[in-house]
Amino acid sequence: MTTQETASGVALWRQVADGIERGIANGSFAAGEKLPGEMEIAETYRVNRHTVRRALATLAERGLVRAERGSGTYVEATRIAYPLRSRTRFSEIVGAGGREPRGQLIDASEEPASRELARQLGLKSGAPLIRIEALRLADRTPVCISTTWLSAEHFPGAGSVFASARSMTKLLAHYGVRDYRRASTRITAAIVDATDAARLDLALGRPILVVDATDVDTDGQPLVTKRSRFAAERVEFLVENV
Amino acid sequence: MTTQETASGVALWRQVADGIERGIANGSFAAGEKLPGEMEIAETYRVNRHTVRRALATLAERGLVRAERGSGTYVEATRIAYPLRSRTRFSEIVGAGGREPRGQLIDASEEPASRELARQLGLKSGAPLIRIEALRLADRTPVCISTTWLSAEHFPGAGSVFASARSMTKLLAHYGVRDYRRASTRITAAIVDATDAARLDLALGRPILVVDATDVDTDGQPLVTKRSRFAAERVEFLVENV
DNA sequence: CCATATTTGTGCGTATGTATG
DNA sequence: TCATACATACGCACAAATATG
Repeated sequence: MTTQETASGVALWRQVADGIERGIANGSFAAGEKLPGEMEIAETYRVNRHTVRRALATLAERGLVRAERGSGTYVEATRIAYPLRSRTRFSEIVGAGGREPRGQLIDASEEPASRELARQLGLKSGAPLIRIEALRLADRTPVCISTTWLSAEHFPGAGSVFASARSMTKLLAHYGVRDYRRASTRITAAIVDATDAARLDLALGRPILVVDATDVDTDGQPLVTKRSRFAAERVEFLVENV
Repeated sequence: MTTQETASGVALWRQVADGIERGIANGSFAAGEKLPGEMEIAETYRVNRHTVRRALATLAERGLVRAERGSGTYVEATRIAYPLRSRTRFSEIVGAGGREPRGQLIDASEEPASRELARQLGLKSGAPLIRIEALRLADRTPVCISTTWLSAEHFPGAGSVFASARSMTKLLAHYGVRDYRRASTRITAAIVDATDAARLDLALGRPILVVDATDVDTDGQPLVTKRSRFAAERVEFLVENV
């Protein structure tokens, strides 16, 4: 049979690899669990076992699965465990997982506060805000896009400060904020839009976790409010109860 | 111009209404925020303002939006606020929002514990478990599908008990469990699969919030562990920090 | 308080596609 | 094929409430 990739334009091993990756991203194959045997996968996709092996090899190379001779192929825990605590710092969380956290400024601009943003920040509607769009990565993997708003009066020139600091914690420290904490966190999910998909290197139609959060200083005064969009397949949020 | 609905078979006002509803479900139009003006919507969809008005009217009838003369049309907050506390009870949370919580047994069966489930429940791998599949609703809206596992030895006949009690709290009370609390919560997101989509009355391709949680008794002994799939567009999780 | 622009709400007329007999 | 009834869609005009400076 001359199956090959003709017609679809995608090699068979690639189709199998994508299918398995989707299963992992979707949670059909849970982290740590065993994948079906190579023969079983070959039957479900109606391909030769060699084709399955090639698919699994590429996944193993990327660290998504790990093959154990005589036992099976296991899904590696790829999701970044993201605890939602009062003290939530991207850099600390990612660093704790043995990955290198990175920040990258996408855009900084000024805009007047909408009623909702003003309420979150304890400002008057229409007050000048600085809006910082940033991409956050763990090693070389994009994790989330954050849109952060802060008062242009209290933090003048915050955009250029972030551009060099590449960290919200360092930015706040630059203005004399020694400590801050998470006051409120709201989690929803949605489908990634085209621009975020490109930035997060995510396929269209994939889910994202949307987190709206406000940070306050030690006196409970609002400092920044933000909306972060996480690639759902790359993180898991952990709620720690008291 | 023979616009009408020819070819597509779907009335224009219906297409506009669906488009706006998607925007709301997706978070493109945030809760409480103002929609674009009727003229602007009419231009983007290239239809008459009356057509837009009809679309908005149907959405207003269903309570998704609210029009204010002279001001604009606003998105009503439709999502159920779901606080993730140590004490998390579906019935209490939904009831607090002024809606009537309902539970409905889909299926109950017995299965041996996988290594992962056994670890969560503090049992031996292969121990007999009862698996309860249930649909939870607020008023008549499906909110989530929960798969709950509990020890078949400690809770014999749990399936039929749940079928009549229709509540996990009442089920546990039936076995003498007076109080319990949430020990761990893990949140991810995915795309709904076909069976869950049908049960949740959700379109294919829509995102779901997946919550893995374990409840323990007052001594910290694991009681039940579950995986719930929430229709993302119908809930928002709130993390309450201490 | 005033003037003006914006936005939703309402009415009427016209044209066209759909359903039925 | 024709006649009729109805829903859909468009265009224009104006009223009423609101926002803004």
